[in-house]
Amino acid sequence: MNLFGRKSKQPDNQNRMNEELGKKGLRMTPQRLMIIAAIEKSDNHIGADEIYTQVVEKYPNVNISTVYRTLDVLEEMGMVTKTDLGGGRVQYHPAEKGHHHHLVCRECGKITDLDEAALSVLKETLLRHYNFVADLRHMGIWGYCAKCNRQVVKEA
Amino acid sequence: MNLFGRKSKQPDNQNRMNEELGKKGLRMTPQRLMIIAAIEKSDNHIGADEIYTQVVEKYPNVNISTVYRTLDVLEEMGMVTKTDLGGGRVQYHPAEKGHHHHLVCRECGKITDLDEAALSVLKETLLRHYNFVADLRHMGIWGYCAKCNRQVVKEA
DNA sequence: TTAAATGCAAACGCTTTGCAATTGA
DNA sequence: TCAATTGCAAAGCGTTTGCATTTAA
Repeated sequence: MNLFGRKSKQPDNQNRMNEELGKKGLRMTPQRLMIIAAIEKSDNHIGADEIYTQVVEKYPNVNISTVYRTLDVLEEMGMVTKTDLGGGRVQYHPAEKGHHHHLVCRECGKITDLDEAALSVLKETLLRHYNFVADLRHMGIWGYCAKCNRQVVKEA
Repeated sequence: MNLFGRKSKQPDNQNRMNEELGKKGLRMTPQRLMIIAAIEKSDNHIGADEIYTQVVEKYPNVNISTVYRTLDVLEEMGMVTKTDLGGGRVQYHPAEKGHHHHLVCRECGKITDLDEAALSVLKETLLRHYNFVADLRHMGIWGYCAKCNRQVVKEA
């Protein structure tokens, strides 16, 4: 899997990326390659800090600010999606993996993906009743996962 | 309306509050009174900064840290509810007003309350399909409100 | 009297920014 | 070549904390 929705390996991936960058007069750099690789490797979501940690291992002098700047570029180019789950948790996703939501466990922190379709009913309701166009690409639902909800007092 | 779900005015309000505080060996202070007043005055939600701004007007030397500390106490006592909407927006609510959700407009920032019942179907689905106990007391849904969604390109 | 609460200043964690040096096209 | 990109250090933001002082009970 790669950021452009193809199944090809490295070289093509890079070419495609160069293309996209070129369109905007932007450049490919080793840092960007590694950041993109980290996002692709992540299964659906990853935070800036995790990306940084991964990249630093192989490229010890990257700076966290480069990670943030690259993330901004990728988002602007539509290659990654950003989700603010609240509680200081911001996650990035390969765009080609489609939109999805997150069930975040308060207990163990685990994030489970939830297909977009699961919320289509809600989206319709909000539009009809409130005239509110919900952007359900960016949503986190907090609670307790299957593993943790046995040990926790449940209300609400 | 007051934090304890009664319709009485100031004096009783204070008495009741003293009681609650007393139970835990805590004290009533002018700062706490004003902070509580600000939350009650807010119609359903208010941020720490807004509380601070309001209180400073009448009590110029309060400190923002006192606001946060009081908010913690109130939350612990079950008098206010805290919701992290993401994007650095944390809102506090008088607890007696019941649980509700928030439709947050990306364009104008407006927050619309949404009744808890509106999401009960979703909650059921998540429990059945994912064994996930969703805490829908704390949720923000981002998108575009009725006023703004006319001027904005809509996808998803 | 005395523990709780406050103001202040400093630190926090995450993110952003200014700038001079570096580097890809 | 030369603008885009980087690393670095500093700042920004909302929030938290340590501590000496004040204050409610």
